[in-house]
Amino acid sequence: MAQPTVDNTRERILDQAERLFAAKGYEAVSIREITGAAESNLAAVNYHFGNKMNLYMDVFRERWLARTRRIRENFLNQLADIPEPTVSEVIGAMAREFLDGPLGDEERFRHVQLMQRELSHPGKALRMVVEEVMRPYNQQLIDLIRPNLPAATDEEHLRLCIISILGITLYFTFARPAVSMLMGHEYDEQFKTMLIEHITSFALKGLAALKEEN
Amino acid sequence: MAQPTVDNTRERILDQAERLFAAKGYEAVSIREITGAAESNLAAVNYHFGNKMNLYMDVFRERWLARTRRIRENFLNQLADIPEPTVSEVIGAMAREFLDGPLGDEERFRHVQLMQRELSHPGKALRMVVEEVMRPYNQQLIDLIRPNLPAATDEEHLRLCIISILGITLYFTFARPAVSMLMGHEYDEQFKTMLIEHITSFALKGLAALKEEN
DNA sequence: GTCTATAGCAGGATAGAC
DNA sequence: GTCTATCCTGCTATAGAC
Repeated sequence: MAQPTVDNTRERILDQAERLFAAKGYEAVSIREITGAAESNLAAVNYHFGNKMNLYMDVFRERWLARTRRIRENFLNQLADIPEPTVSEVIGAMAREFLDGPLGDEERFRHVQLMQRELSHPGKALRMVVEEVMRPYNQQLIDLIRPNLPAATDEEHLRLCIISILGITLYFTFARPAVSMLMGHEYDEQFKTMLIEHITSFALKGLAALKEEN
Repeated sequence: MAQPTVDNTRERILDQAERLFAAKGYEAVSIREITGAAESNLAAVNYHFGNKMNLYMDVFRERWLARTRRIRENFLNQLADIPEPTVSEVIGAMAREFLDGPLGDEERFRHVQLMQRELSHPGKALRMVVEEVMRPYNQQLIDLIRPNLPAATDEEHLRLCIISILGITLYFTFARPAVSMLMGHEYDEQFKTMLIEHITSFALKGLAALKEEN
């Protein structure tokens, strides 16, 4: 049987590259390790991607970016049934997305770690992460929340709040090993549910500070 | 003049190593780059530290750990004059410590980046960071804040709040490049003051959620 | 498109003179 | 304690057979 064989090697390499880059960082991973894990030939990376940095960027362009779209769609689907979502519902949906969403646990962790590396240690993909993903996502959250806030709410403070809420959520994701040690919990279903509730109520109150300023 | 010459080379290497590890990460920095910046000989690292990983750990043990002590002392000094500090004063002092404290701007950034790398990508220093620094610091914040909360406040929720508050503060520090892009501000004095106020009021309200649960 | 083979170089580590 | 010189491993990248 002739397989419909679309460039399977390329895909396998992208998969393993993403996994390893997320886990160890760009410099700590060798092409040999990637092609080994992908069960392909050492030379395949250069054939398909030209060089290592290009592979890294293609991981962002073809995998990471596509996944943010899936996450965003799912987030919007959660809210689609609700005509006028409350702030609590919006924040809750967002937190669930990052801590217990439709992605597998490993995939979600990988996704945030990859992003995290660019945020804290700017590389070639930072501009893409910020301009194509974070800015529009933040704006979307603002648009969803705004109707529930006083019309005079200061735009700049609101943006700081959104960044803070995302910051907490990301923090509970990528600092998972440290949080686990501090709290004495694995990230099982029970603990994740607790985290989502915590983030939602904490952030809801934090946003309330905006109301009192005006 | 005979200098009192304590092992100057060793200190210079530690300095440069810390700077470079924080900026680029362990794997991305070579011994050659470190000794070059420290204007010492290539072999000096192996002579003084044995190997590269040992140098990395000594950076944590001798520099990073010592700095956390300084930060903690300064934090306590800020509160020393106040007999019964309010939650707002405690959080404010903490946020100021990380965003605009007594350390130089570069040193503070370096400090948090180094920590951040271990939190998100566990290495050999994670246990030390968590057990010797984060856990006691968190506990100290709890002890300071507790008197202002209802006696029945759930310990676990309180700890989640503290982690969240520190998480936001760290996030605004290490994700500085991304935050700058999103907000369109450099981290000048004005912006830092704004951030400190934001964190304080946001966290204060978040903590208030605890009061209502009981 | 996949493989082997290898060029060419940078890295960590060490031996041994001073 | 500092330096030079060097070993050896492991890396990226590429050439060229299949």
